[in-house]
Amino acid sequence: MTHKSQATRYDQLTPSQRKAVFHIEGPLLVLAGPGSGKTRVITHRIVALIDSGVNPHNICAITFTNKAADEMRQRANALGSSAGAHISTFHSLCVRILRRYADKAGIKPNFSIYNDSDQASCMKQAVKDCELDTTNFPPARMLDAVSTLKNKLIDAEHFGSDADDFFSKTLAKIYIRYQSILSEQNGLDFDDLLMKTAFLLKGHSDVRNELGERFKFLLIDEYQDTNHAQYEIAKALVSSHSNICAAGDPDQSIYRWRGADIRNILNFEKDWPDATVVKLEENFRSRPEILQMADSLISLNQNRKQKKLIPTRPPAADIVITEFEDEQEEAEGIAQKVRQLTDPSFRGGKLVPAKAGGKSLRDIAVFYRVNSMSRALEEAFIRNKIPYQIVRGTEFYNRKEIRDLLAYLKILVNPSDEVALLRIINTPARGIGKTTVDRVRSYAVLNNITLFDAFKKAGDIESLSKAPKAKIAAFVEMLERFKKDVAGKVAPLIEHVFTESGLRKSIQSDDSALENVNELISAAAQYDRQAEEPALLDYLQQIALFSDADAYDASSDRVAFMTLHAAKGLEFEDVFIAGLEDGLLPHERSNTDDDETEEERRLFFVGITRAKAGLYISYARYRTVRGQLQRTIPSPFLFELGTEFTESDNVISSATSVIPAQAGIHCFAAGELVRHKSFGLGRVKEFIDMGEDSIVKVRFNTGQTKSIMLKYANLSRINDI
DNA sequence: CATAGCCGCCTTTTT
DNA sequence: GGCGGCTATG
Repeated sequence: MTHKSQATRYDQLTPSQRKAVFHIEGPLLVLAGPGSGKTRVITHRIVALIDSGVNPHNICAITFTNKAADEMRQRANALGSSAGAHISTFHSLCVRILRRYADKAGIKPNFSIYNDSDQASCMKQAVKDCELDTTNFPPARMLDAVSTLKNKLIDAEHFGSDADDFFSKTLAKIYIRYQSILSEQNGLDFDDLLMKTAFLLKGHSDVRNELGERFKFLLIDEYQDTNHAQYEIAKALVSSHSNICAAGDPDQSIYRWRGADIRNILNFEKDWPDATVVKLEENFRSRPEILQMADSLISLNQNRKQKKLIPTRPPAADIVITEFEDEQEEAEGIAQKVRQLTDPSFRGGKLVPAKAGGKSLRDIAVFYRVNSMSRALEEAFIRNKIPYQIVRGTEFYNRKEIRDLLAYLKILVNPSDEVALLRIINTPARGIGKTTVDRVRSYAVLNNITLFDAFKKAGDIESLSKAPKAKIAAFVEMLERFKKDVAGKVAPLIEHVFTESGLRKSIQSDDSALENVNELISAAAQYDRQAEEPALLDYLQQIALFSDADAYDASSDRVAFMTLHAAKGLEFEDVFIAGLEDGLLPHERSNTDDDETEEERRLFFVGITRAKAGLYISYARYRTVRGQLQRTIPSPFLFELGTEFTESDNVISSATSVIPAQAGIHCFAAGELVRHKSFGLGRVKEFIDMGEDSIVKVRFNTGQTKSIMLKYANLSRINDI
């Protein structure tokens, strides 16, 4: 094996990066801005720990997504070798811990992991069991409330005993029932994985010590997005040695709605008073114009620690803000701009090309606030024959045919999984209808056995007639046959179940469904090759934790479409951010308080700082929302990008895209007196003619000089009044 | 018991 | 605009 000398390996690190890498013992906080090489630092740190004699087996690194874990593993191996180090997400780590200490955690190791639609069906049942109306207690809301409680490590019993008002008392009842439904089925939801692990560690000092021995060094990336449960788990894991290294950026905290608590990172130094703090403020990614814009935006957040964005690259950014008529035109405009960037022979389009094309599609991404916005983009890219990928991993596993097939597999591993059983009992149709299922169900309740056991004993159920009994017997027999083949590789088993269950036959005329199943089988084969010891249980628990961002394939030469949330941690040469409209970004549903608005601002900040050189922000005057064409209002964030640019030449630097001026927008000459709605009277210093995107530099009587985009500013000539 | 068709409900972001 | 669930019908 070739081994790079340590000197060359660490040579390229800046002094602060080196400090973060080589500061070995004790608590360490890496406060890292975007593009500062944070992940690289963590990776180097893993290698440095190993170089200094730490056994890789004693290192645990936690990343935000599985994808990030894979990449970190690969990079660490490229630098030296990290074989044996545990690198995974919080959730995957919890699955491993819970499987290992299942009895102490009060669960069975073959648990099913319930995703949100599984959770929804359990919650619905819970609300019904409590004899409550699902209109007054919508399952989705209840799930939200329960999730919040779990993330705060408040279990059903404690919440119930503290509840004093009607709503809390009712919620407590629902929470308790929901938890018992889950445990009857040996199922854990995403939040349970964290909560159960946190409680396990809290209640068992032996487990804590054992894991403290195992993981002598803990590294956590994206620490700003950890929730309370994760925080407690981290604290417990390092309680015996305090070798915790947390890295993150408070300005990139975008998961508050999911329980992420920004205080975890802000209070790190209080939690570990002897912590070393390393700031990484240099940015190696973006052109300075982009950083200036990002900084101007994020500076408006009140609840924030001041941090610099120090550019290291020379200026040469291409920044454009464009208005489009509607989302179709926006998508078309983006597609054409992509052609300009990538195809040297392309000269068409509404936008004037910045420079000759020739860039790779893989270096370009389009971000948006909500998934539904991908549709118009897809259509435009198909029209323009531009290859793209939609980064949405969970979508695949949510397809009906995939979920049906996986439900068969889940039953084999965990027969108590009622959600899975009910899904497949009559899929494909085998004559076991609702009436039959209800009868078996009452039998199960009456005899206090699982639904699956009741099906096994269907012969004894008096309310069932001969025909359904025979059909049930055939179904149970089929599952028993499958069970014999459970051990070993997963892909052949899936193939077998697909055929024998009758699923293949039932979807044989649906090409896309068949294709999806084939994809599932090849992905499973991939798992079989990679896993040390392929096992169905492990496979199912792994794919349950598959995330949207995990679907991103950096190696394929296609433009990536993704939500702003999924963009975290990535970087691209050219970035498009679509739909900068009030109500979309910031989203209308996050307008209840200032904290939420600040989070939306951070989300935009994350999007902007993904761009290395090209940043194309756009909005549409009209957008179809839920089938309704609506007039839009430009996002207030658009006004926040340039206000700090008063002394620079342009708000829009190197802007090459010019939209034809709209009727009604007129030119201003230097020296003219103008009035602005909020800034009052001023005198025009300069007019930068960019058609509809024209900018007026005005020195106001307040003494401030502002660059204002004409189309946003309600600017009037003083003699017009 | 299966199927089609209709109605009403939700609809931000996701491990 | 999309899906789950309910109902009417075969």
